[in-house]
Amino acid sequence: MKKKSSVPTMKDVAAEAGVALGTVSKVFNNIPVGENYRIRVEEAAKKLGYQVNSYARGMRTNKTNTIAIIMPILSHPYFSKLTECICRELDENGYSGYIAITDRNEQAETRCIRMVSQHKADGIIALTYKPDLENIGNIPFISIDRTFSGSVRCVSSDNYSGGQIAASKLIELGCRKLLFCRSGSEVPGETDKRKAGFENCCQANNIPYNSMFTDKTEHEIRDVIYSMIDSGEFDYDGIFCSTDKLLFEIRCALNSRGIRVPEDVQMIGFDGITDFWTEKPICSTIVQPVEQIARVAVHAVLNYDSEESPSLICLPVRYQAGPTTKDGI
Amino acid sequence: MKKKSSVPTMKDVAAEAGVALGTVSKVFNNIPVGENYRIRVEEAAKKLGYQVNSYARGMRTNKTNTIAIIMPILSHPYFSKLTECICRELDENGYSGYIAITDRNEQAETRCIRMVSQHKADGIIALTYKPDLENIGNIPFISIDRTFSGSVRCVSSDNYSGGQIAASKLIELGCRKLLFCRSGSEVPGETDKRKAGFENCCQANNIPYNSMFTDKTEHEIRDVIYSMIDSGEFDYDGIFCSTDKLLFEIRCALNSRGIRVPEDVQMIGFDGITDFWTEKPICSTIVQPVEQIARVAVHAVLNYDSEESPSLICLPVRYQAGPTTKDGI
DNA sequence: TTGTAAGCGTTATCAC
DNA sequence: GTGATAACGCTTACAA
Repeated sequence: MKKKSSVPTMKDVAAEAGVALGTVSKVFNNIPVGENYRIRVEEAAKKLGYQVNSYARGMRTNKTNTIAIIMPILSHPYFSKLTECICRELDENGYSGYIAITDRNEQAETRCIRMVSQHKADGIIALTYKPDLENIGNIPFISIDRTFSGSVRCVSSDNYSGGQIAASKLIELGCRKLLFCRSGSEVPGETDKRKAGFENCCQANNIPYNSMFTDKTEHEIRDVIYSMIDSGEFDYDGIFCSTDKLLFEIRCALNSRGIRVPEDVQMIGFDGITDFWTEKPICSTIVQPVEQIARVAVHAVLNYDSEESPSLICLPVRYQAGPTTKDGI
Repeated sequence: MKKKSSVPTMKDVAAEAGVALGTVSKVFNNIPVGENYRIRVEEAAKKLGYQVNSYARGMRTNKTNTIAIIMPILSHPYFSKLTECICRELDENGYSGYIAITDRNEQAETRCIRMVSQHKADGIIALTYKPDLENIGNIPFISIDRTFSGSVRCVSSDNYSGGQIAASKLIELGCRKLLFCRSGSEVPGETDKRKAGFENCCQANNIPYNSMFTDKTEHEIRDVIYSMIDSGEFDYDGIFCSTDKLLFEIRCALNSRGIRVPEDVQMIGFDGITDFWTEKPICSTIVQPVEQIARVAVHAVLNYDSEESPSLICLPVRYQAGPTTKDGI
């Protein structure tokens, strides 16, 4: 027949233990306190099933031990893996994560950022396309894979090197007429760097190349390939695609027209996704260091102030041979 | 030269608008207030960039507009899709979601539940294996796909019907010696129902059947199949597998021994995962209604008290023909 | 070392 | 309809 059947508070613990309120607080904040007091408090807390109310604590300290994660989508192996790694890393640092899915929608991105900043997260890790970054206040914000114009800090793969590596690998494997493909579903910035690195390497090696851009979705792109082939414009022996998924579509289109991969055309993708079923790489690819990106992003957001704040952290990518190049499996 | 360069509070807005603190609160809670007052407040708020501090609000109201999501893993199409759907549904209801990944680890499950309940979420949606459900207090808890002994409410696919449908389909397609396969990586309860439904249908139709269980991981299971075949024990023309992934492994093993699917053996899986690359079903399967599960789970957790609280909500599954049965593509 | 009391930003209760 | 004022549960000087 206490007061209410509500959840216990520090006051209840203090009463149960016969100590002052402040003492209980100290125990839960690891501030030195008499050993006998500490024990009394801990027993009382356990007996009552007390847990600190982190909302009250957050209000007082302006610290919530929560980081917001903003992702465009989750039903894609790269994004889900990345999210999983971020969660694990946060957990290991005693943080938990909010999650918001934007469906690649700008308005949703802005709305999510508002929402989480209102929820007083201690920071934001976001993979976004074109958010409105005004009015965030001074909440630590780390962008993944997307560089913005302002002073927004970013953790990303080394896209430029990835492009270089892809080109040099194709050349090393004997290709002499190269093509770069990207589809329009990605944000300009990053794929441009992949392209730039690719072209840089081609030029340095005096290899002729071409670049292809289409604003079709990856799915519709097959028609573009078909018309290239049918009109005789297709004359390449090496292709670098901006994503593994795009590579898959193009490869299907080529196969439909009797062009063999890797015998006639060798292909390298970007992302490093392994097939869910076989757990093997589906193509030769430039692998993004997902775990490392997650780790560095979490570290960056948790130590936002104490860092010398580099505006861009590029993580090294690596080439992985697969069934779409002649060095592959 | 105000007080601090800190974030604006209701008090600041009240001062800026020249009204009382309580009036500002009313405006932000849609409580009727003089039209001219409302406008003054809204303008002041916009000017200052004010956002309500939901931690302070949460402390006062004991409502945080936050639901915790607990998942074993995210790098699996079913779990990531489910999580995505839950997030979308929460968002549409004005809630945001905490996320915790347990890595299928019991201790992590318990720890996560503690953590989120400490973070004062308004409820929990969890897909767990064997959590310690003590001391959660009275926080609304919805389990997905896992039925527990206690009064834990659960939203799940109709696993029993799924098993029946699979068996009846195989029989309809001409199979006369059936096999049920499950691997040990899943929790007992649910796959048992799939098995029970399957066996029930076999018995009703007087079709001989067998059931196979192995505590090997899905990956190691191929060896089990090999030894069955090599010792002559394998004599079936229809197999129902407890997951699509398991089906894939077994199918690979059969193929390696020259047994053709679906010509020699027809197979039906469970989950309804579509291949990321082709976006097509990889096998004939019993499809789980992912979106619906998410929607119902969110609805159940948000209306926890107002419901008549059924302890188990089973959602209908459906058969989808794929390349592993003779009616398939 | 321990206890006391003043807030943190909101909401809710009342007089006005 | 409006505006003081008392909580909410906790941290943190500061006083004992």
